[in-house]
Amino acid sequence: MIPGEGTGGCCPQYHRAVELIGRRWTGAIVAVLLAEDAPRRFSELRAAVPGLSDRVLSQRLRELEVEQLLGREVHAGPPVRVEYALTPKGRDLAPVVRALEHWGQRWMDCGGSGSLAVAAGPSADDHRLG
Amino acid sequence: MIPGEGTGGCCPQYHRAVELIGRRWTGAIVAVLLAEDAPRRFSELRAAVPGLSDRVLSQRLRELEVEQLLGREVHAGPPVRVEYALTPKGRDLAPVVRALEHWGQRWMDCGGSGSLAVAAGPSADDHRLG
DNA sequence: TTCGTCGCTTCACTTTGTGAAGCACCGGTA
DNA sequence: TACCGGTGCTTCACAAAGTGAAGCGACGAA
Repeated sequence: MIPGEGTGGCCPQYHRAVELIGRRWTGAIVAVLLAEDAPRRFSELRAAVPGLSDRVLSQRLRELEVEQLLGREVHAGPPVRVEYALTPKGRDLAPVVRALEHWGQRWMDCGGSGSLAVAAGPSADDHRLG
Repeated sequence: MIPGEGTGGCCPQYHRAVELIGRRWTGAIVAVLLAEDAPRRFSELRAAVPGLSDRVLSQRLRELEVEQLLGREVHAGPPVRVEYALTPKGRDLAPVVRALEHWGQRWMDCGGSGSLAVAAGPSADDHRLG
């Protein structure tokens, strides 16, 4: 199905965007490519995003290439290398990634336990309806 | 598995954040709740997000409640009503959602075709590696 | 009685993601 | 010669997540 195919409360562009970069691992891949804003090879990306499988990495790279968030460049040495780099469209996701990083650092429990549901807010004590 | 359980290129908080709000439909639900910043009922959310099924809506609401992004309030009338509203933690996602909305409006093809891969950039013509 | 609304839950089915292995190519080592 | 490791993927069988449709108990309206 195609989500966002109706006008219901949120604009379809936002919906398309969140369904695109919200796909599993896509946010992590984009963040790694944004980190230094340098081209990355397949194995570098795989190494930089721990739980990511080869299959999904190649799938995501193809999706992002189709959506023109990144470009693929093949360097024919004798050891052929493939590099992926963000396009301007992809690079323009930097504010989104930074905002989400900021939110994560502010609200996600980071130091000790790896578990969830830990109140870690800065002005905590009113985590209720308001 | 738990993604982000290694330090590999991106901070685990960001990873947790993107995997949380990047879950399917979650971004749309949060955006609707942010839209007016008013409590919403189950059926309102369902109506506001077209393709979303009841099952996933209730699942997402529970996840977001567990993560303390929203609170659930039961109003016992004779017609019992359940309202969901963002907590401060959830409301603090507003910059993220706004940034992504902005990106979507800038880069996502919106007017005519519903298809993808349409160059629609503002300073378009250099969608390549740079 | 029958109908509809409320907030869900349950069902069978499809799509998506998983770890592990494999593949064609290359250069180095033994 | 055979083997080894690294490159960028692809393929496989299986598990998890998402799908549309139906159902559920409580209630009010016709």
